[in-house]
Parts: sequence; C-alpha cells; structure tokens
Amino acid sequence: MNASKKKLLLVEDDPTLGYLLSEYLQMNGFEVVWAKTGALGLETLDQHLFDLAILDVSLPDMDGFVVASKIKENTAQLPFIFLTARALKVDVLKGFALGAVDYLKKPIDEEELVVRIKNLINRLPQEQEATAQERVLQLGKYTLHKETQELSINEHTQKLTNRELDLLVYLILHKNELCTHKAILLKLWGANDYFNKKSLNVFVSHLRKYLQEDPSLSIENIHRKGFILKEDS
Amino acid sequence: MNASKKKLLLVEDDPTLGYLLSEYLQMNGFEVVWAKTGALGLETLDQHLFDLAILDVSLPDMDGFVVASKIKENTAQLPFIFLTARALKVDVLKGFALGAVDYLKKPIDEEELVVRIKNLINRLPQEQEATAQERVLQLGKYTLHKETQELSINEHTQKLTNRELDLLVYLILHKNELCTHKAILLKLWGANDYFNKKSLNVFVSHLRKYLQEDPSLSIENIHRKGFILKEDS
DNA sequence: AAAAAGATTAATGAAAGGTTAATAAGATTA
DNA sequence: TAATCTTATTAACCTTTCATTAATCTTTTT
Repeated sequence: MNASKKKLLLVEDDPTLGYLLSEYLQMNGFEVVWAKTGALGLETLDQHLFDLAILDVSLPDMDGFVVASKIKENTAQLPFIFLTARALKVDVLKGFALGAVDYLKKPIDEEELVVRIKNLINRLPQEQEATAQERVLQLGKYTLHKETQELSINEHTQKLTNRELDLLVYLILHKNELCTHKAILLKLWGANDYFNKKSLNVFVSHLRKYLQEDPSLSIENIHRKGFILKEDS
Repeated sequence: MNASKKKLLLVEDDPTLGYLLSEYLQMNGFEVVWAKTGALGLETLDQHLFDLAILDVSLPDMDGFVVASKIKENTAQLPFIFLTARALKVDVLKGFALGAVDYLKKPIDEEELVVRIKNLINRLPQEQEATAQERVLQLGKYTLHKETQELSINEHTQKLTNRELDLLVYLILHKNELCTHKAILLKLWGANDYFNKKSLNVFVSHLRKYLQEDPSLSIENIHRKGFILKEDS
C-alpha cells in the first residue's frame, strides 16, 4: 500500500478544536496542514497534494460549502468531508450533493474521527491517471515496462527505482510539453519546496543517463520553469 | 454503467422502523430484503447476491456484530453498515474494527439514510475476481497439484503448507504481473499490516527455495510495491 | 562579474527485504 | 492426557535498496 503518510487538509477556525484535532491526527500517523480560514485553505492546495480535506462548515471568511466548490474546481479529485455543528438535515443533504464523502456532526469524539478517517482513506480509490493504464510505454527506441520497472533498448535493460519510474512515466505522458517543477513536484512528491526540487534534479540527471542510447531523445530544462522530454521526429 | 438495481439486506427487528426503511429504500430504487432476525439475515445470504447489508446492532437473537462476523466469514466481500441506537463510543470503534463501512446512529432521518447509502454504493468497488478451477497448475518445469499440495519436478516432490500453497497459486495466477503486497495480504491474510507483511516475506523465501531447480523461474521483489513471479521464455 | 539556477556525481542513513531460527498454538497420536 | 508433530507467526540478524543530502562544477540571467 502506499505506505507513505496520508496528508490531510484541516480547515477549521476554532483554535481549540483545530489544535486538538490537528495534534490528535498527527499522533495517529497523518500529516496535517491546518488552515484557519477558507482562503488560506485554498492557498495551500498549490503547495501540497492532499489525500483528504476536512472542512468546517461555519468559517469566518467563507462558507465551508464554498470551499468545497472551489476545491472541486481546482484540484482534480480531492475527497472532502464536512465537520460541523450545523446538523440541519438540509445541510447534510447539501453536503452530500456537493460530493462530500462523509458529513460528521459535532460534538465529535477525536478517537471516532480518526477511526472514520482511516476507514475512509482505506476505501478511497487509488488515483490512477486515466491515460496511464497501459503496461508498456514506448519512447523512441526504448520500451518501458511499468510493472517490472524495466527500461529496455536493444538487448540492454535498466531497472528503474520507483521515483525514476514515476518521473519517466510522467514525462512520457506529457512528451514534448512543458512539465513545470510545480506540477511534477506536487504530483510525485506531494509538496513543492526547495529540497524536493533539488531531488528532482537528481532524478532528471539519472534519466538523462539512461536515455542517451537514443539521440533523438532529450530532457531539456526551461530555466525557472521546468522540463520538457523532447523526441525529435 | 451498471444500471441494475442495487440489492440491500436489511436486518432489523423493530417492525415499525423496518417497514418504514424497507418501503422508503424501495421507493428510492433499491431492492430490499428485510430480515427480522440475525439468523434469517444470514440464511438469505445463500439466496441473494447483495451489494450492501444494513445491520441493526441490537437484535433479539444475536448481536449485530455477530451477524457482521458471520457475513465476513461466509460471503466474499459484502460491505455492511451498522444502524443503531447504541451510540456508545466503544461500539462505534468496534463496528469499524469489524470492517464496517459506516456506523449510523438513531434516530436517523430516512432521507439522510438514503443519501448516505447511495453515496456509499457509488464508491464501493465493483469487481469480483475469478478464481481458477484447475486442480493442476504448470509452472516452468514444475507441476503443482492443488489437492495434494504437492509441488513436483522430475522425481522430487515438495509438500506445501496451506499458506505456501495459497501464495504460490496466487502468484501463478498472476504470473509475470506485479502482485502488490496489499493485494496479496488482503487476499490471503485478510488484513494488510506490518506483521503480516513480515510473514509474507518468510513464505516468499520458502517458495524461492522450492523453485530453484528451474532457473527460468524467479520471484522478484519490486521495492515498496510487491513481488513478480517471472518465467523467462 | 556576481548571483542564481541547474547538472552531475558521490556519500549517507533509514527503511525495506532476505533468511534462518525460535516460539507458540493447534492438531494429531500414543 | 500427555507427548509429538505441524505450521504460522515472530524474532533476530544481516544485506540491499534508494531517496535525500551534500559537494562541486557549469550554465544562465541580470
């Protein structure tokens, strides 16, 4: 299983409850980013790739329902749940209509919340790129077997690590297009920061070395923007 | 698109609530089988293929938790939710620990219940795995007799334990494909945790030893993902 | 020319994997 | 009922893998 820590976005204005939940969720193995307003919550979507968002319905700046709508517009498929004192039936129905995965009513016991979140996350479908279903990708004279993580040319095959594979697959799916640092980092690393960008450079370097048997292929850098995997034709 | 009616099993002893829910769920496009006792509920499992079970916790003949355990034993993967007046925290945790998809507390508004059930059913995975029926499987120069649990090559035969057999069969059925830890553990152990994964490693080690007479066979590890039983051709 | 960004190679350490042995729990046999 | 067998799990110990970080050099931008 993706054994890596699941990342949660908690949008909650109440400092006491926010702190409590944030701490408790972290104690239970989640990575938590706590945003105190809806606006701040939406901003952090650029820096992190979350697995689940927990939204308070009553926020000072904007309604939790509004936050949910924006999330749906911006990020592909971030699942969200509502956490609220407003237990009116019409709100519950509205929440589900918006696409909520669950709608929890305060007061909520922290332990129960953690159990419910774990339960939800286990059931969430592993995100799959729609176009990435093929087992074998072709790149120039190379053949990439995704399951065995082997990159072959002629009789030589190079085994790829997970990161190398993920990066190469991403670049192939966006061949001859600019792949921004931000997009790559959010997708593969989950967070867009200085050190991860350093790491990305290392992997680009590895891939360049693996791909040098076919001179029609190159990974070019666009200064301060990102990379392009180019295939001359 | 599976447009067929979803079939629900409702286990509820209270005649009023049972009738109300049953009718209301049917009005909303579900096919409902209403069992008034736990025992009756379990019996109907042989007659129908359900998509979801709704279990009252307090039943006259047996605890709803017991019903859930039996369901888990008997039917492959029927998801279930609890519906109960017993809102004790310990019960909620117990419910989820048993594998419940949700745990709803009475009094529950019927409309909210329907919305929650629709929401759940949409997210449930559909797939049913076909299992091979053959009694004898061929793997490279080896022959595996499933009934006798014997793995033979030339004149030598190795008796396999249950776990070894199950694992080998699983790998053979997915030969040359990535078998993730998660998939193997869920299928053979029923749960995906640290210790079961350790156990899995031990059995892989056993199988590697048994299979070393045919050099075209190997069980390869894909770091942090799983194993592949490879047969070179 | 200075500063920032990128490229490349190497070093490091934590996590994962491999193997064998010990243990415990259930079944079988005496 | 005690003794023996079987076998899944756990432990112990060792090896390998690999993402990150560091170090150093090159290129680009202003």
